[in-house]
Amino acid sequence: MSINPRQTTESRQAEIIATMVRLSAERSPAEITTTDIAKAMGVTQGALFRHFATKEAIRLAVVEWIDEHLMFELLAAKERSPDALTALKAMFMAHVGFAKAHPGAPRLIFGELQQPASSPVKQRVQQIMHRYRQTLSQTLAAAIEAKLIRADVDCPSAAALFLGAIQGLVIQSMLSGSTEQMKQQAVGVLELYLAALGVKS
Amino acid sequence: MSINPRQTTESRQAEIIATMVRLSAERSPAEITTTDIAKAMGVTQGALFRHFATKEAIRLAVVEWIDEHLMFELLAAKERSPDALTALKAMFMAHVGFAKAHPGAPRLIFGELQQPASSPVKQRVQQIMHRYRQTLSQTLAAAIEAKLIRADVDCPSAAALFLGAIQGLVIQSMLSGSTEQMKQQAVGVLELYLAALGVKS
DNA sequence: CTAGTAAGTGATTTAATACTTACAAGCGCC
DNA sequence: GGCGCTTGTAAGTATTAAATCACTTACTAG
Repeated sequence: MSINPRQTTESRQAEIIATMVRLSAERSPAEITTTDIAKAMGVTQGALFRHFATKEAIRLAVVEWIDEHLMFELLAAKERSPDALTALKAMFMAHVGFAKAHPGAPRLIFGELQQPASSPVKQRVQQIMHRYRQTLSQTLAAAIEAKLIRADVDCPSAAALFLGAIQGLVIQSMLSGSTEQMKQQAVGVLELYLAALGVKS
Repeated sequence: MSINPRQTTESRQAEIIATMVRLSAERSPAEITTTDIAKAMGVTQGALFRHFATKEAIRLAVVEWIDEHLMFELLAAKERSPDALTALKAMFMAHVGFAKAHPGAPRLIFGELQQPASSPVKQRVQQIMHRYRQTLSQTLAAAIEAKLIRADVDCPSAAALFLGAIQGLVIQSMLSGSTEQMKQQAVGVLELYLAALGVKS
């Protein structure tokens, strides 16, 4: 049974993170135990602690993985767009696409939301959201500047509604248990959101 | 120590529900134990099981309490409104007001979202959300009929965005750990939402 | 070839948790 | 006033979790 050869800590850490995200797609992240992760990886439970000191360290690494990969998609969407309004649309769909590709990711984030403010993992989530809002506000301001959206749009509110629209879609998919309808619902919601910005369809 | 006299099961059930909601305002509902609830009530842990057979029964009762009280507020808001558009605004603010008055409620709902679809508690949440969406769609349709909003608004999408807008505000308040700013943010977001419906401000 | 190190095992520890049970005591009802 | 049902307590059980530890195995540099 050389199914499971020895690996470097680095690759095992990546594997643990990927397993956690994968398992979170179906179960509640809070209920995923170190034994569950280890079993899914084909190693013993104790082996995990060769690569992460505590379970909280795993959760932190997972959140950082999500941050990194989601932001990569968002920036890519933004940079391939010719103008700020196109960028907003592209970021919206990129975020929805990310949630569809990694259904465990939003569940993990929602789980961390519940934690007390003092938790380092939650602080990381706060930071991520804050940066995200800032990026959105800047892009919205640029769109106003370029006269692509209404001049009197309140950027912080518009950023809040942008995030809320996506979170609403994600919550809906968590309720239905499937991400199938999410993308087409996203199109309808995005259209409405753009109408709020004064964009004619 | 007659601080804690004997009570009827009915009043104890209500007390347990209220305690669960109250404790959920600060901690993660999933981490609130029967011992925590009992301590907060000034009874022993075993006493809880005189009034609820299992902890899941408590969670179900809590979700039903939220349903009942939130829907009461929403219907009241709707009925005191002269027309469908005013009703939408009033429902929005009533929902935000409910979340502010009972910060534990959304946390509990988000917690149940994570559960597998087979869970009876989650099925109840699904049902609540479905009814809510339907009510919104009907009100939106009535607003179209009365020419109070754009005729080409897609009602399901508009209902989804309505919920998302509120959920976004709630998530933001969970991140910041305070519901203080929520109401004023709600005004800004509601204004944008109305713009999406084609309402002039 | 061999010594050192990193990765893995599997048994164990410690601490919680939901739920149970044996018993006690209040309350209504005749 | 006594009887029976309900509510409460205190102690107990079974289970599960993360983390630890002693020991083993594989890889690599000298």
